Amino acid sequence: MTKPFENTAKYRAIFDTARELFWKHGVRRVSVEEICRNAGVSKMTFYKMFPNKVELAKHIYDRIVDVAMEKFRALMFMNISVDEKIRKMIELKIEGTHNISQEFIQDLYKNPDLGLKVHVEETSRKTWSMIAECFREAQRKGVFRSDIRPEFLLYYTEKMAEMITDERLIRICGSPEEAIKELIGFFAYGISEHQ
Amino acid sequence: MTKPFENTAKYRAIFDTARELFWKHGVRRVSVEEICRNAGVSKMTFYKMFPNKVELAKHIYDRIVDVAMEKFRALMFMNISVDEKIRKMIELKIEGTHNISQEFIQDLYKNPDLGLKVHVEETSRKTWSMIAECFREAQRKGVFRSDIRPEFLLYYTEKMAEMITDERLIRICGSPEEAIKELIGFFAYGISEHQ
DNA sequence: AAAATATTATACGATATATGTAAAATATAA
DNA sequence: TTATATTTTACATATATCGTATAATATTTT
Repeated sequence: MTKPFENTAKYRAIFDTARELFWKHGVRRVSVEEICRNAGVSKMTFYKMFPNKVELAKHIYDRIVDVAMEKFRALMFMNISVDEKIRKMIELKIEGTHNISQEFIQDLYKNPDLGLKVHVEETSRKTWSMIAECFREAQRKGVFRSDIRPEFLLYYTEKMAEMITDERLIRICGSPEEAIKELIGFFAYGISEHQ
Repeated sequence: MTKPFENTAKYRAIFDTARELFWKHGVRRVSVEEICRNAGVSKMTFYKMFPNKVELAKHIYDRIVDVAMEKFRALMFMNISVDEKIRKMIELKIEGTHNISQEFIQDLYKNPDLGLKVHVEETSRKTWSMIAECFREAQRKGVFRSDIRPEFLLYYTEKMAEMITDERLIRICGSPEEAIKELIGFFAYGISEHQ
């Protein structure tokens, strides 16, 4: 699966340049030639390494997901308190939403013909079940209360990440820090195996 | 000069949508049809109101400059202390740099064929001399020391705005607030008519 | 309601830009 | 030098964008 050129400077140049441009403007607005120009690479080497723009976008997307997944998995096996684990989980969720730009997502849904949509949906399904499995593992270990559906937990962490950036909640709690503390406390005491 | 449709909702919709899109992606990446779609206006009404995309961009640019200029002019005639005046001047300068996006500027210089470059340069020249005139006025009134060239003042305020956002200076001064105070104090005592 | 006006949808030819490939020229490494 | 990798240039093809014309549809005015 690993191509011989995956560790070359040019490969990384294309990858990084494209990620930056896709991030800012989405896939549609960015041309292959533009990527090459900014990466200091000829169009031919681009096509030697990637079949086309969309495949590159998929590749970049997958890498972002991979890194996020690895972080999540590591977190779940970390030996820290439930409170701490939840805090980091939410942080990760927020970081994740910042890592995939609005422009990127918009291209996904407004331009489904790019073929990115199917790919992202597929990945999401896999990711989703992988996270759920991590939750189940934590339940088996007695870290999380066992009579909660992992899917619900997943949904809930997402909502938490949303809430934390909500101006209204911050006003209610006085400051973002207080809001986080409040939410985590609430979440932890509702979820953790109470002794 | 004022067109009959300049106060209509559709006009404003086009204007606002285009400004937002140009702001994010520059002029080149945004198409007329995209502007229309997002503004909820047909292409024909667009072309009824604006001859083409570039003219719209010029128009938007001019408006931004106009507003900034008006704010500056008002500031110069405000009855506040020299310190306060300088602080607000710098704030205005910073706000101004935030008001014209990097993407917009890049299109200006990387795509000179759009014809925007000449226009911006022309406007800059006018703006520049207008600000210089304001400085001269302040000198006549005895608010600013009279043996300083207005062009130098202009250059200096720009440098100040730069310095304030410089991480290095902030570290030196301890905090952004301290940095601002330090700079303004320095600027004021070097420039104000000492009694 | 009818007439006048404004707005939209659609279609269109004309350009402009983007894509992916081929072949020749140049640089780099063995 | 020979072999390999990379770039340059050019190209055919496809797609996107532009600006306009026209007919259909809303909206206002009379």
